[in-house]
Amino acid sequence: MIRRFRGESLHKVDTKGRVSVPAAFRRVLEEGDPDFSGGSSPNFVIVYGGVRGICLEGYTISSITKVDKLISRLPRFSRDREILERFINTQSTYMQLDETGRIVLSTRLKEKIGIKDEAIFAGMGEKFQIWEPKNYQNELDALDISFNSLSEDENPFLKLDQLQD
Amino acid sequence: MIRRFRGESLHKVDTKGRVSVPAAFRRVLEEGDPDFSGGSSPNFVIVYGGVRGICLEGYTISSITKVDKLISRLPRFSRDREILERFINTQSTYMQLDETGRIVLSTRLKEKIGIKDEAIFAGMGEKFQIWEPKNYQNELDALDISFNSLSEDENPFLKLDQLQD
DNA sequence: TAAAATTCCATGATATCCCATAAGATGGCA
DNA sequence: TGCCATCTTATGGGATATCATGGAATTTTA
Repeated sequence: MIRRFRGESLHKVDTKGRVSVPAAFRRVLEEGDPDFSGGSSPNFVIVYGGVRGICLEGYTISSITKVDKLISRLPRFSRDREILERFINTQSTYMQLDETGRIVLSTRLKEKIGIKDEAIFAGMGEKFQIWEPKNYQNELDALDISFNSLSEDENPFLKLDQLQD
Repeated sequence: MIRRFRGESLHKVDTKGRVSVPAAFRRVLEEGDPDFSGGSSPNFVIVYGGVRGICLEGYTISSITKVDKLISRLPRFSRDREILERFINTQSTYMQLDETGRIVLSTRLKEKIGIKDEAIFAGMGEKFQIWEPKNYQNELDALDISFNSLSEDENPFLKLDQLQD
């Protein structure tokens, strides 16, 4: 089975910026790090630029590597490549879980998304997000509203089945 | 894991031109220097000609070697090759980290990019850039603007998925 | 030999490591 | 099927190492 990031949970952020990553997410990060072996702690990548920039996004090594490889196919000095590298490489950072399953969010990262002493982790399949709780609730509300205003043929659930595999 | 240049950070440039290279970048430079062995300090290359003009670009030995090899494939006396060699070979210089992880930017290099007493390091995957902070911010803003004005099918993120794996 | 560059030493701030504990979850077993 | 032993998880605190930075001392070079 290929495990994906699923579920949401709330965690304390202590004075040093340490937060526990949900145990279920840790399993996914371990599977997604080619260098992981029992005993060690998995590496992964946090992207903070985000096109919208109000949450952090965590990627396994193998999924971010896929993206990096695609970018590397673009001509070395092209503007497109420059833009993508600016978002994906510049605005990201390697992270490693500690032995107790935590990471530390630097002051800068906390400021980026307005986190104080609590953070919400949200599974998003190939990636997960870290939100400041109030912002997260707002996001959910906004989603609800825009979803309810969609016409039948704009409904993404319905569009899903029209994609062929 | 193949480590890439990721993240951005601000550093002081002292009166002698010394700047700390971000610790995370040092690891990449070490891995990218075939002659590096614990105890020594890695060599690398700074290109200042600037295809993009206003910043310096740092390459590991192994990544600049890749570029050099690509250039060598062009016909020996072609104009293209001449131009590229001018940018990549003429307008570049070897650098070595000191034991505390710093490099010194000569007056000439500082002038090239308008640096006074602070510099921003930005990871770009296979290379990193050094910017004067204000110029860097302008670059980000310009990027944002041009990004937002793109039509759906010009969006480089969407183009990514159209490349087949 | 004065200016510039390099080496060596010093230090506060930050990040990392190591140990500790309480609350849940899990599983076995009578 | 209720209870206990054990493991995992989430969290905290203190000790230690690394990082970024500054200044003095020494060497180089023009």
